[in-house]
Amino acid sequence: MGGPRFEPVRAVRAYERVVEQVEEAIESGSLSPGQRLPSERELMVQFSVSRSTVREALRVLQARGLVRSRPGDPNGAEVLPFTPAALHKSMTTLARVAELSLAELVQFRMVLDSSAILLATRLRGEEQLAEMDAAVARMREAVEAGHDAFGAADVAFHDAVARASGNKLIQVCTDVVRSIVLGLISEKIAAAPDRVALMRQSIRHHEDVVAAVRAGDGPLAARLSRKAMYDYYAGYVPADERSALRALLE
Amino acid sequence: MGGPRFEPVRAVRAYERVVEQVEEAIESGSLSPGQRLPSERELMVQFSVSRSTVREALRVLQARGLVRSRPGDPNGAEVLPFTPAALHKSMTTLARVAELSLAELVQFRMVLDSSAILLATRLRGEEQLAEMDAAVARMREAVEAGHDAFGAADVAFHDAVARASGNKLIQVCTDVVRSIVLGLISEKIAAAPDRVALMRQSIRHHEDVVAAVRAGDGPLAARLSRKAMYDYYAGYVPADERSALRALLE
DNA sequence: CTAGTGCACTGGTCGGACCAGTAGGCTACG
DNA sequence: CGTAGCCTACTGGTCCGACCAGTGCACTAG
Repeated sequence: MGGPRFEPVRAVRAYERVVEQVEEAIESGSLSPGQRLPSERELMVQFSVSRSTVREALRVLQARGLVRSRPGDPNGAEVLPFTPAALHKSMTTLARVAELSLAELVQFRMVLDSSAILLATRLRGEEQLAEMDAAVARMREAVEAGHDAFGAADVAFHDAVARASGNKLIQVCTDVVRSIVLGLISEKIAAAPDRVALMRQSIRHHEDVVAAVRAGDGPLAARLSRKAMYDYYAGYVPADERSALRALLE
Repeated sequence: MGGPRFEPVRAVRAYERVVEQVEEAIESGSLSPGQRLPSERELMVQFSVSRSTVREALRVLQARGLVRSRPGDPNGAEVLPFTPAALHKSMTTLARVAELSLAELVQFRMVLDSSAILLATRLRGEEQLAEMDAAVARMREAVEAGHDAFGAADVAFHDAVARASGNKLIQVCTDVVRSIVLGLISEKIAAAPDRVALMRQSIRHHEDVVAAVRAGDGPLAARLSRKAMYDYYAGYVPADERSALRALLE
Protein backbone atom coordinates (compact mmCIF):
# COMPACT_ATOMS: atom_id res chain seq x y z
CA MET A 1 0.00 0.00 0.00
CA GLY A 2 2.23 2.84 1.24
CA GLY A 3 0.92 6.29 2.06
CA PRO A 4 -2.25 7.81 0.72
CA ARG A 5 -2.52 7.68 -3.05
CA PHE A 6 -3.02 11.20 -4.25
CA GLU A 7 -5.26 11.73 -7.21
CA PRO A 8 -4.33 14.36 -9.75
CA VAL A 9 -6.47 17.34 -8.95
CA ARG A 10 -8.52 17.51 -12.09
CA ALA A 11 -9.45 21.13 -12.58
CA VAL A 12 -13.20 20.89 -12.43
CA ARG A 13 -14.87 23.64 -14.35
CA ALA A 14 -17.66 25.68 -12.88
CA TYR A 15 -20.25 24.62 -15.43
CA GLU A 16 -19.48 20.98 -14.67
CA ARG A 17 -20.38 21.43 -11.06
CA VAL A 18 -23.64 23.05 -12.09
CA VAL A 19 -24.33 20.10 -14.38
CA GLU A 20 -23.56 17.65 -11.63
CA GLN A 21 -25.87 19.29 -9.15
CA VAL A 22 -28.81 19.53 -11.52
CA GLU A 23 -28.19 16.02 -12.82
CA GLU A 24 -28.11 14.70 -9.30
CA ALA A 25 -31.36 16.45 -8.50
CA ILE A 26 -33.04 14.96 -11.54
CA GLU A 27 -31.71 11.44 -11.20
CA SER A 28 -32.43 11.31 -7.49
CA GLY A 29 -35.98 12.37 -8.17
CA SER A 30 -35.98 15.72 -6.39
CA LEU A 31 -36.81 17.14 -9.79
CA SER A 32 -39.46 15.22 -11.65
CA PRO A 33 -40.30 15.38 -15.33
CA GLY A 34 -42.56 18.29 -16.10
CA GLN A 35 -41.17 20.42 -13.32
CA ARG A 36 -39.33 23.59 -14.17
CA LEU A 37 -35.86 24.72 -13.36
CA PRO A 38 -35.45 28.28 -12.13
CA SER A 39 -34.71 30.77 -14.87
CA GLU A 40 -31.15 31.24 -16.02
CA ARG A 41 -30.89 34.51 -14.17
CA GLU A 42 -32.18 32.86 -11.02
CA LEU A 43 -29.78 29.94 -11.42
CA MET A 44 -26.82 32.26 -11.78
CA VAL A 45 -27.69 33.71 -8.40
CA GLN A 46 -28.22 30.32 -6.74
CA PHE A 47 -24.98 28.88 -8.07
CA SER A 48 -23.26 32.27 -7.93
CA VAL A 49 -21.82 31.90 -11.38
CA SER A 50 -22.32 33.98 -14.48
CA ARG A 51 -25.08 33.41 -16.95
CA SER A 52 -22.62 32.08 -19.56
CA THR A 53 -21.66 29.34 -17.15
CA VAL A 54 -25.28 28.54 -16.41
CA ARG A 55 -26.03 28.41 -20.10
CA GLU A 56 -23.13 26.09 -20.87
CA ALA A 57 -24.35 23.79 -18.14
CA LEU A 58 -27.87 23.86 -19.56
CA ARG A 59 -26.52 23.05 -23.02
CA VAL A 60 -24.84 19.94 -21.63
CA LEU A 61 -27.97 18.90 -19.78
CA GLN A 62 -29.98 19.46 -22.92
CA ALA A 63 -27.55 17.40 -24.98
CA ARG A 64 -28.05 14.59 -22.49
CA GLY A 65 -31.78 14.83 -22.97
CA LEU A 66 -32.52 15.80 -19.39
CA VAL A 67 -33.99 19.26 -19.90
CA ARG A 68 -35.34 21.42 -22.65
CA SER A 69 -35.57 25.19 -22.82
CA ARG A 70 -37.79 27.25 -24.98
CA PRO A 71 -37.31 30.93 -25.71
CA GLY A 72 -39.89 33.19 -24.21
CA ASP A 73 -41.08 30.63 -21.73
CA PRO A 74 -41.91 32.53 -18.55
CA ASN A 75 -40.78 29.50 -16.58
CA GLY A 76 -37.32 28.08 -16.72
CA ALA A 77 -36.12 24.98 -18.52
CA GLU A 78 -38.40 21.97 -18.36
CA VAL A 79 -37.26 18.69 -16.87
CA LEU A 80 -37.96 16.00 -19.43
CA PRO A 81 -39.11 12.46 -18.90
CA PHE A 82 -36.41 10.07 -19.93
CA THR A 83 -36.30 9.37 -23.62
CA PRO A 84 -33.76 7.24 -25.40
CA ALA A 85 -33.02 10.25 -27.59
CA ALA A 86 -29.55 10.75 -26.15
CA LEU A 87 -28.87 7.04 -26.36
CA HIS A 88 -30.09 7.12 -29.91
CA LYS A 89 -27.83 10.01 -30.74
CA SER A 90 -24.70 8.43 -29.34
CA MET A 91 -25.46 5.10 -30.94
CA THR A 92 -26.00 6.79 -34.27
CA THR A 93 -22.67 8.52 -33.84
CA LEU A 94 -21.15 5.17 -33.00
CA ALA A 95 -22.65 3.70 -36.12
CA ARG A 96 -21.14 6.42 -38.28
CA VAL A 97 -17.78 6.90 -36.64
CA ALA A 98 -17.08 3.27 -35.85
CA GLU A 99 -18.40 2.39 -39.27
CA LEU A 100 -20.90 -0.15 -38.10
CA SER A 101 -22.05 -2.23 -41.02
CA LEU A 102 -25.67 -2.91 -41.73
CA ALA A 103 -24.87 -6.56 -41.08
CA GLU A 104 -23.73 -5.77 -37.55
CA LEU A 105 -26.84 -3.75 -36.85
CA VAL A 106 -29.18 -6.41 -38.19
CA GLN A 107 -27.27 -9.09 -36.34
CA PHE A 108 -27.70 -7.13 -33.15
CA ARG A 109 -31.41 -6.85 -33.81
CA MET A 110 -31.63 -10.58 -34.40
CA VAL A 111 -29.99 -11.21 -31.06
CA LEU A 112 -32.12 -8.77 -29.10
CA ASP A 113 -35.37 -9.53 -30.82
CA SER A 114 -35.10 -13.28 -30.48
CA SER A 115 -34.12 -12.93 -26.84
CA ALA A 116 -37.11 -10.69 -26.27
CA ILE A 117 -39.34 -13.30 -27.87
CA LEU A 118 -37.85 -15.97 -25.70
CA LEU A 119 -38.50 -13.96 -22.56
CA ALA A 120 -41.93 -12.91 -23.73
CA THR A 121 -42.86 -16.54 -24.13
CA ARG A 122 -42.18 -17.15 -20.46
CA LEU A 123 -44.07 -14.11 -19.28
CA ARG A 124 -46.80 -14.02 -21.89
CA GLY A 125 -50.18 -12.81 -20.75
CA GLU A 126 -53.36 -12.51 -22.75
CA GLU A 127 -52.88 -8.80 -23.07
CA GLN A 128 -49.47 -9.12 -24.70
CA LEU A 129 -50.66 -11.84 -27.05
CA ALA A 130 -53.60 -9.69 -28.04
CA GLU A 131 -51.28 -6.80 -28.83
CA MET A 132 -49.15 -9.00 -31.05
CA ASP A 133 -52.22 -10.35 -32.80
CA ALA A 134 -53.52 -6.85 -33.35
CA ALA A 135 -50.20 -5.73 -34.81
CA VAL A 136 -50.13 -8.67 -37.20
CA ALA A 137 -53.69 -7.91 -38.21
CA ARG A 138 -52.69 -4.33 -38.97
CA MET A 139 -49.80 -5.62 -41.03
CA ARG A 140 -52.25 -7.68 -43.09
CA GLU A 141 -54.43 -4.66 -43.73
CA ALA A 142 -51.43 -2.53 -44.56
CA VAL A 143 -50.21 -4.64 -47.46
CA GLU A 144 -52.55 -2.63 -49.66
CA ALA A 145 -52.34 0.59 -47.68
CA GLY A 146 -48.73 1.11 -48.55
CA HIS A 147 -45.33 0.67 -47.11
CA ASP A 148 -45.53 3.28 -44.38
CA ALA A 149 -48.49 1.67 -42.67
CA PHE A 150 -46.88 -1.74 -42.95
CA GLY A 151 -43.69 -0.49 -41.41
CA ALA A 152 -45.59 1.13 -38.57
CA ALA A 153 -47.48 -2.07 -37.83
CA ASP A 154 -44.25 -4.02 -37.94
CA VAL A 155 -42.67 -1.62 -35.48
CA ALA A 156 -45.71 -1.94 -33.23
CA PHE A 157 -45.32 -5.71 -33.25
CA HIS A 158 -41.69 -5.71 -32.28
CA ASP A 159 -42.33 -3.03 -29.71
CA ALA A 160 -45.05 -5.15 -28.13
CA VAL A 161 -42.65 -8.08 -28.00
CA ALA A 162 -39.92 -5.97 -26.45
CA ARG A 163 -42.29 -4.69 -23.81
CA ALA A 164 -43.51 -8.20 -23.14
CA SER A 165 -39.93 -9.27 -22.46
CA GLY A 166 -40.11 -7.35 -19.21
CA ASN A 167 -36.68 -5.88 -19.79
CA LYS A 168 -36.64 -2.14 -20.34
CA LEU A 169 -33.06 -2.17 -21.54
CA ILE A 170 -33.89 -4.65 -24.27
CA GLN A 171 -36.86 -2.51 -25.15
CA VAL A 172 -34.89 0.70 -25.48
CA CYS A 173 -31.99 -0.86 -27.37
CA THR A 174 -34.33 -2.63 -29.73
CA ASP A 175 -36.04 0.65 -30.43
CA VAL A 176 -32.84 2.58 -30.99
CA VAL A 177 -31.16 0.05 -33.24
CA ARG A 178 -34.31 -0.52 -35.24
CA SER A 179 -34.65 3.15 -36.03
CA ILE A 180 -31.02 3.34 -37.08
CA VAL A 181 -31.47 0.37 -39.40
CA LEU A 182 -34.64 1.82 -40.87
CA GLY A 183 -32.93 5.17 -41.30
CA LEU A 184 -30.33 3.43 -43.42
CA ILE A 185 -32.57 1.37 -45.67
CA SER A 186 -36.21 2.39 -45.37
CA GLU A 187 -36.17 3.98 -48.79
CA LYS A 188 -34.66 0.86 -50.29
CA ILE A 189 -37.39 -1.22 -48.68
CA ALA A 190 -40.06 1.05 -50.08
CA ALA A 191 -38.52 0.79 -53.54
CA ALA A 192 -37.99 -2.96 -53.56
CA PRO A 193 -39.67 -4.50 -56.61
CA ASP A 194 -40.79 -7.58 -54.68
CA ARG A 195 -41.91 -5.66 -51.63
CA VAL A 196 -45.45 -7.05 -51.70
CA ALA A 197 -44.11 -10.61 -51.69
CA LEU A 198 -41.73 -9.67 -48.89
CA MET A 199 -44.57 -8.22 -46.88
CA ARG A 200 -46.70 -11.34 -47.28
CA GLN A 201 -43.78 -13.53 -46.33
CA SER A 202 -43.09 -11.34 -43.34
CA ILE A 203 -46.70 -11.63 -42.19
CA ARG A 204 -46.54 -15.43 -42.36
CA HIS A 205 -43.36 -15.38 -40.34
CA HIS A 206 -44.89 -13.14 -37.73
CA GLU A 207 -47.93 -15.41 -37.51
CA ASP A 208 -45.66 -18.38 -36.96
CA VAL A 209 -43.80 -16.56 -34.23
CA VAL A 210 -47.01 -15.64 -32.43
CA ALA A 211 -48.21 -19.22 -32.72
CA ALA A 212 -44.99 -20.49 -31.16
CA VAL A 213 -45.27 -17.94 -28.35
CA ARG A 214 -48.88 -18.98 -27.73
CA ALA A 215 -47.79 -22.62 -27.67
CA GLY A 216 -45.15 -21.72 -25.10
CA ASP A 217 -42.22 -22.89 -27.21
CA GLY A 218 -39.74 -20.11 -26.56
CA PRO A 219 -36.70 -21.50 -28.36
CA LEU A 220 -38.80 -22.18 -31.45
CA ALA A 221 -40.26 -18.69 -31.37
CA ALA A 222 -36.78 -17.23 -31.02
CA ARG A 223 -35.46 -19.27 -33.93
CA LEU A 224 -38.42 -18.28 -36.10
CA SER A 225 -37.94 -14.62 -35.29
CA ARG A 226 -34.29 -14.75 -36.29
CA LYS A 227 -35.25 -16.45 -39.52
CA ALA A 228 -37.95 -13.86 -40.14
CA MET A 229 -35.55 -10.99 -39.68
CA TYR A 230 -32.92 -12.63 -41.84
CA ASP A 231 -35.34 -13.18 -44.68
CA TYR A 232 -36.60 -9.64 -44.47
CA TYR A 233 -33.27 -7.84 -44.28
CA ALA A 234 -30.68 -10.13 -45.86
CA GLY A 235 -31.43 -8.72 -49.29
CA TYR A 236 -30.10 -5.34 -48.23
CA VAL A 237 -26.94 -6.72 -46.66
CA PRO A 238 -23.93 -7.14 -48.94
CA ALA A 239 -23.63 -10.80 -49.92
CA ASP A 240 -20.23 -11.27 -48.31
CA GLU A 241 -21.53 -10.18 -44.93
CA ARG A 242 -24.59 -12.38 -44.88
CA SER A 243 -22.74 -15.36 -43.45
CA ALA A 244 -22.42 -13.48 -40.18
CA LEU A 245 -26.20 -13.33 -40.05
CA ARG A 246 -26.66 -16.95 -41.01
CA ALA A 247 -24.45 -17.88 -38.07
CA LEU A 248 -27.44 -17.07 -35.89
CA LEU A 249 -29.82 -19.35 -37.79
CA GLU A 250 -28.26 -22.58 -36.51
CA MET B 1 -51.91 14.82 -51.54
CA GLY B 2 -52.81 18.47 -52.19
CA GLY B 3 -50.29 21.23 -52.35
CA PRO B 4 -46.82 21.18 -50.93
CA ARG B 5 -46.66 20.12 -47.33
CA PHE B 6 -45.06 22.88 -45.38
CA GLU B 7 -42.94 21.95 -42.43
CA PRO B 8 -43.14 24.04 -39.31
CA VAL B 9 -40.10 26.25 -39.38
CA ARG B 10 -38.35 25.03 -36.31
CA ALA B 11 -36.38 27.93 -34.96
CA VAL B 12 -32.90 26.53 -35.22
CA ARG B 13 -30.50 28.13 -32.83
CA ALA B 14 -27.17 29.43 -34.00
CA TYR B 15 -25.14 27.11 -31.80
CA GLU B 16 -27.02 24.13 -33.20
CA ARG B 17 -25.91 24.96 -36.70
CA VAL B 18 -22.34 25.20 -35.48
CA VAL B 19 -22.73 21.80 -33.83
CA GLU B 20 -24.16 20.31 -36.98
CA GLN B 21 -21.37 21.57 -39.17
CA VAL B 22 -18.58 20.38 -36.91
CA GLU B 23 -20.35 17.08 -36.28
CA GLU B 24 -20.74 16.55 -39.99
CA ALA B 25 -17.07 17.28 -40.56
CA ILE B 26 -16.08 14.77 -37.93
CA GLU B 27 -18.47 12.00 -38.89
CA SER B 28 -17.71 12.36 -42.57
CA GLY B 29 -14.02 12.06 -41.82
CA SER B 30 -12.88 15.50 -42.91
CA LEU B 31 -11.73 15.91 -39.35
CA SER B 32 -9.91 12.89 -37.98
CA PRO B 33 -9.21 12.06 -34.36
CA GLY B 34 -6.14 13.88 -33.12
CA GLN B 35 -6.67 16.84 -35.38
CA ARG B 36 -7.41 20.21 -33.86
CA LEU B 37 -10.29 22.53 -34.33
CA PRO B 38 -9.48 26.21 -34.81
CA SER B 39 -9.45 28.22 -31.62
CA GLU B 40 -12.72 29.57 -30.29
CA ARG B 41 -11.83 33.06 -31.45
CA GLU B 42 -11.05 31.74 -34.89
CA LEU B 43 -14.28 29.73 -35.00
CA MET B 44 -16.34 32.78 -34.09
CA VAL B 45 -14.93 34.49 -37.15
CA GLN B 46 -15.49 31.52 -39.46
CA PHE B 47 -19.06 30.97 -38.32
CA SER B 48 -19.60 34.70 -37.74
CA VAL B 49 -21.18 34.15 -34.37
CA SER B 50 -20.13 35.30 -30.95
CA ARG B 51 -17.81 33.39 -28.72
CA SER B 52 -20.64 32.46 -26.36
CA THR B 53 -22.35 30.69 -29.23
CA VAL B 54 -19.17 28.91 -30.23
CA ARG B 55 -18.61 27.83 -26.66
CA GLU B 56 -22.12 26.47 -26.25
CA ALA B 57 -21.62 24.48 -29.42
CA LEU B 58 -18.33 23.13 -28.14
CA ARG B 59 -19.98 22.14 -24.87
CA VAL B 60 -22.52 20.08 -26.77
CA LEU B 61 -19.84 18.45 -28.90
CA GLN B 62 -17.87 17.72 -25.78
CA ALA B 63 -20.91 16.20 -24.08
CA ARG B 64 -21.26 13.92 -27.08
CA GLY B 65 -17.67 12.84 -26.69
CA LEU B 66 -16.54 14.19 -30.04
CA VAL B 67 -14.04 16.82 -28.90
CA ARG B 68 -12.14 17.84 -25.83
CA SER B 69 -10.72 21.22 -24.94
CA ARG B 70 -8.03 21.98 -22.49
CA PRO B 71 -7.31 25.40 -21.03
CA GLY B 72 -4.09 26.95 -22.13
CA ASP B 73 -3.70 24.67 -25.10
CA PRO B 74 -2.20 26.79 -27.87
CA ASN B 75 -4.17 24.73 -30.35
CA GLY B 76 -7.92 24.51 -30.42
CA ALA B 77 -10.13 21.68 -29.22
CA GLU B 78 -8.95 18.20 -30.04
CA VAL B 79 -11.05 15.82 -32.10
CA LEU B 80 -11.35 12.60 -30.14
CA PRO B 81 -11.41 9.05 -31.41
CA PHE B 82 -14.79 7.52 -30.76
CA THR B 83 -15.23 6.18 -27.28
CA PRO B 84 -18.38 4.67 -25.85
CA ALA B 85 -18.18 7.30 -23.11
CA ALA B 86 -21.24 9.16 -24.32
CA LEU B 87 -23.10 5.89 -24.79
CA HIS B 88 -22.04 4.91 -21.33
CA LYS B 89 -23.25 8.17 -19.90
CA SER B 90 -26.68 7.98 -21.48
CA MET B 91 -27.10 4.35 -20.56
CA THR B 92 -26.14 5.11 -16.98
CA THR B 93 -28.70 7.87 -16.98
CA LEU B 94 -31.21 5.43 -18.40
CA ALA B 95 -30.37 2.99 -15.65
CA ARG B 96 -30.98 5.58 -12.97
CA VAL B 97 -33.94 7.46 -14.39
CA ALA B 98 -35.79 4.47 -15.83
CA GLU B 99 -34.94 2.59 -12.67
CA LEU B 100 -33.36 -0.35 -14.37
CA SER B 101 -33.05 -3.20 -11.92
CA LEU B 102 -29.88 -5.15 -11.49
CA ALA B 103 -31.82 -8.14 -12.78
CA GLU B 104 -32.52 -6.38 -16.06
CA LEU B 105 -28.89 -5.39 -16.47
CA VAL B 106 -27.60 -8.87 -15.73
CA GLN B 107 -30.23 -10.38 -17.98
CA PHE B 108 -29.06 -8.10 -20.77
CA ARG B 109 -25.49 -9.19 -20.18
CA MET B 110 -26.53 -12.82 -20.31
CA VAL B 111 -28.18 -12.24 -23.65
CA LEU B 112 -25.30 -10.31 -25.17
CA ASP B 113 -22.55 -12.41 -23.75
CA SER B 114 -24.03 -15.73 -24.76
CA SER B 115 -24.72 -14.40 -28.25
CA ALA B 116 -21.15 -13.20 -28.48
CA ILE B 117 -19.96 -16.66 -27.46
CA LEU B 118 -22.18 -18.24 -30.05
CA LEU B 119 -20.79 -15.99 -32.77
CA ALA B 120 -17.24 -16.36 -31.54
CA THR B 121 -17.58 -20.13 -31.85
CA ARG B 122 -18.30 -19.77 -35.55
CA LEU B 123 -15.48 -17.36 -36.20
CA ARG B 124 -12.95 -18.66 -33.70
CA GLY B 125 -9.33 -18.45 -34.70
CA GLU B 126 -6.30 -19.59 -32.78
CA GLU B 127 -5.55 -16.05 -31.75
CA GLN B 128 -8.91 -15.53 -30.09
CA LEU B 129 -8.77 -18.88 -28.34
CA ALA B 130 -5.32 -18.04 -27.06
CA GLU B 131 -6.58 -14.76 -25.67
CA MET B 132 -9.39 -16.51 -23.84
CA ASP B 133 -6.99 -19.09 -22.47
CA ALA B 134 -4.64 -16.37 -21.32
CA ALA B 135 -7.45 -14.52 -19.57
CA VAL B 136 -8.57 -17.68 -17.77
CA ALA B 137 -4.97 -18.32 -16.75
CA ARG B 138 -4.76 -14.84 -15.31
CA MET B 139 -7.99 -15.45 -13.43
CA ARG B 140 -6.42 -18.54 -11.88
CA GLU B 141 -3.39 -16.59 -10.74
CA ALA B 142 -5.55 -13.78 -9.44
CA VAL B 143 -7.49 -15.87 -6.95
CA GLU B 144 -4.70 -15.19 -4.49
CA ALA B 145 -3.77 -11.78 -5.82
CA GLY B 146 -7.04 -10.27 -4.75
CA HIS B 147 -10.34 -9.29 -6.16
CA ASP B 148 -9.19 -6.43 -8.35
CA ALA B 149 -6.89 -8.58 -10.41
CA PHE B 150 -9.52 -11.27 -10.73
CA GLY B 151 -12.07 -8.77 -11.92
CA ALA B 152 -9.65 -7.35 -14.45
CA ALA B 153 -8.91 -10.80 -15.84
CA ASP B 154 -12.60 -11.57 -16.00
CA VAL B 155 -13.21 -8.36 -17.91
CA ALA B 156 -10.38 -9.25 -20.28
CA PHE B 157 -11.98 -12.61 -20.96
CA HIS B 158 -15.38 -11.23 -21.80
CA ASP B 159 -13.81 -8.48 -23.84
CA ALA B 160 -11.89 -11.04 -25.87
CA VAL B 161 -15.11 -12.94 -26.48
CA ALA B 162 -16.94 -9.79 -27.51
CA ARG B 163 -14.20 -8.89 -29.95
CA ALA B 164 -14.19 -12.42 -31.29
CA SER B 165 -17.89 -12.09 -32.06
CA GLY B 166 -16.98 -9.78 -34.91
CA ASN B 167 -19.75 -7.39 -33.94
CA LYS B 168 -18.57 -4.01 -32.69
CA LEU B 169 -22.00 -3.09 -31.39
CA ILE B 170 -22.12 -6.18 -29.20
CA GLN B 171 -18.63 -5.34 -28.04
CA VAL B 172 -19.46 -1.79 -27.05
CA CYS B 173 -22.78 -2.62 -25.40
CA THR B 174 -21.22 -5.48 -23.48
CA ASP B 175 -18.54 -3.13 -22.24
CA VAL B 176 -20.96 -0.40 -21.22
CA VAL B 177 -23.44 -2.61 -19.44
CA ARG B 178 -20.73 -4.55 -17.69
CA SER B 179 -19.21 -1.42 -16.23
CA ILE B 180 -22.62 -0.26 -15.04
CA VAL B 181 -23.24 -3.57 -13.34
CA LEU B 182 -19.83 -3.55 -11.72
CA GLY B 183 -20.35 0.03 -10.62
CA LEU B 184 -23.45 -1.13 -8.79
CA ILE B 185 -22.08 -4.18 -7.03
CA SER B 186 -18.30 -4.37 -7.26
CA GLU B 187 -17.92 -3.54 -3.59
CA LYS B 188 -20.42 -6.22 -2.65
CA ILE B 189 -18.48 -8.72 -4.73
CA ALA B 190 -15.26 -7.76 -2.99
CA ALA B 191 -16.92 -8.15 0.39
CA ALA B 192 -18.67 -11.45 -0.28
CA PRO B 193 -17.67 -13.98 2.39
CA ASP B 194 -17.58 -16.84 -0.11
CA ARG B 195 -15.77 -14.86 -2.77
CA VAL B 196 -12.91 -17.33 -3.08
CA ALA B 197 -15.34 -20.18 -3.72
CA LEU B 198 -17.18 -18.00 -6.21
CA MET B 199 -13.95 -17.23 -8.01
CA ARG B 200 -13.00 -20.89 -8.26
CA GLN B 201 -16.44 -21.79 -9.52
CA SER B 202 -16.27 -18.97 -12.03
CA ILE B 203 -12.93 -20.21 -13.31
CA ARG B 204 -14.33 -23.70 -13.83
CA HIS B 205 -17.25 -22.24 -15.73
CA HIS B 206 -14.98 -20.19 -17.92
CA GLU B 207 -12.86 -23.23 -18.65
CA ASP B 208 -15.97 -25.14 -19.67
CA VAL B 209 -17.03 -22.34 -21.96
CA VAL B 210 -13.64 -22.20 -23.66
CA ALA B 211 -13.70 -25.95 -24.08
CA ALA B 212 -17.09 -25.78 -25.75
CA VAL B 213 -15.90 -23.00 -28.04
CA ARG B 214 -12.84 -25.02 -28.96
CA ALA B 215 -15.04 -28.03 -29.66
CA GLY B 216 -17.16 -25.86 -31.94
CA ASP B 217 -20.37 -26.36 -30.00
CA GLY B 218 -21.77 -22.84 -30.05
CA PRO B 219 -25.16 -23.47 -28.43
CA LEU B 220 -23.52 -25.36 -25.59
CA ALA B 221 -20.98 -22.60 -25.06
CA ALA B 222 -23.76 -20.05 -25.03
CA ARG B 223 -25.77 -22.04 -22.50
CA LEU B 224 -22.74 -22.50 -20.28
CA SER B 225 -21.95 -18.80 -20.39
CA ARG B 226 -25.48 -17.91 -19.31
CA LYS B 227 -25.23 -20.39 -16.48
CA ALA B 228 -21.84 -19.01 -15.48
CA MET B 229 -23.14 -15.49 -15.31
CA TYR B 230 -26.25 -16.54 -13.43
CA ASP B 231 -24.24 -18.38 -10.80
CA TYR B 232 -21.87 -15.47 -10.39
CA TYR B 233 -24.42 -12.67 -10.14
CA ALA B 234 -27.66 -14.22 -8.94
CA GLY B 235 -26.60 -13.82 -5.32
CA TYR B 236 -26.69 -10.05 -5.70
CA VAL B 237 -30.09 -10.00 -7.39
CA PRO B 238 -33.14 -9.83 -5.14
CA ALA B 239 -34.66 -13.29 -4.85
CA ASP B 240 -37.97 -12.33 -6.40
CA GLU B 241 -36.27 -11.10 -9.57
CA ARG B 242 -34.11 -14.15 -10.13
CA SER B 243 -36.80 -16.03 -12.02
CA ALA B 244 -36.38 -13.57 -14.88
CA LEU B 245 -32.75 -14.64 -15.10
CA ARG B 246 -33.55 -18.33 -14.83
CA ALA B 247 -35.83 -17.91 -17.83
CA LEU B 248 -32.68 -17.73 -19.92
CA LEU B 249 -31.24 -20.97 -18.56
CA GLU B 250 -33.73 -23.24 -20.37
C1' DC C 1 -67.70 40.25 -19.58
C1' DT C 2 -64.62 40.18 -23.18
C1' DA C 3 -61.16 41.64 -26.50
C1' DG C 4 -57.17 43.94 -26.82
C1' DT C 5 -52.98 46.01 -25.25
C1' DG C 6 -48.89 46.49 -22.69
C1' DC C 7 -45.54 44.95 -19.44
C1' DA C 8 -42.46 42.01 -17.19
C1' DC C 9 -40.42 38.35 -17.76
C1' DT C 10 -38.04 34.50 -20.58
C1' DG C 11 -34.11 32.44 -23.43
C1' DG C 12 -30.78 33.54 -27.50
C1' DT C 13 -27.08 36.24 -29.00
C1' DC C 14 -23.62 39.59 -28.93
C1' DG C 15 -19.37 42.15 -27.49
C1' DG C 16 -15.87 43.12 -24.43
C1' DA C 17 -13.05 42.16 -20.52
C1' DC C 18 -10.07 39.71 -17.31
C1' DC C 19 -7.70 35.60 -15.51
C1' DA C 20 -4.78 31.42 -15.27
C1' DG C 21 -2.55 28.41 -17.86
C1' DT C 22 0.43 26.69 -21.73
C1' DA C 23 4.09 26.49 -25.36
C1' DG C 24 7.61 28.14 -27.74
C1' DG C 25 10.73 31.65 -28.83
C1' DC C 26 14.14 34.63 -26.91
C1' DT C 27 17.55 36.12 -23.89
C1' DA C 28 21.12 35.82 -20.74
C1' DC C 29 23.99 33.10 -18.39
C1' DG C 30 27.30 29.23 -17.87
C1' DC D 1 28.14 27.15 -28.19
C1' DG D 2 24.62 25.08 -25.26
C1' DT D 3 21.19 25.47 -22.02
C1' DA D 4 18.33 27.22 -18.26
C1' DG D 5 15.07 30.42 -17.44
C1' DC D 6 12.16 34.22 -18.54
C1' DC D 7 8.61 36.52 -21.65
C1' DT D 8 5.20 36.87 -24.63
C1' DA D 9 1.47 35.64 -27.31
C1' DC D 10 -1.67 32.82 -27.45
C1' DT D 11 -5.29 29.44 -25.38
C1' DG D 12 -9.76 28.27 -22.85
C1' DG D 13 -12.69 29.54 -18.55
C1' DT D 14 -15.36 32.97 -16.48
C1' DC D 15 -17.62 37.18 -15.77
C1' DC D 16 -20.32 41.34 -16.98
C1' DG D 17 -23.60 44.11 -19.40
C1' DA D 18 -26.47 44.75 -23.17
C1' DC D 19 -29.98 44.00 -26.68
C1' DC D 20 -33.52 41.31 -29.15
C1' DA D 21 -37.56 38.48 -30.13
C1' DG D 22 -40.53 35.92 -28.15
C1' DT D 23 -44.22 34.48 -24.34
C1' DG D 24 -47.81 34.71 -20.74
C1' DC D 25 -50.43 37.38 -17.77
C1' DA D 26 -52.50 41.24 -15.81
C1' DC D 27 -54.63 45.11 -16.69
C1' DT D 28 -57.43 48.15 -19.35
C1' DA D 29 -60.78 49.82 -22.61
C1' DG D 30 -64.66 48.65 -25.03
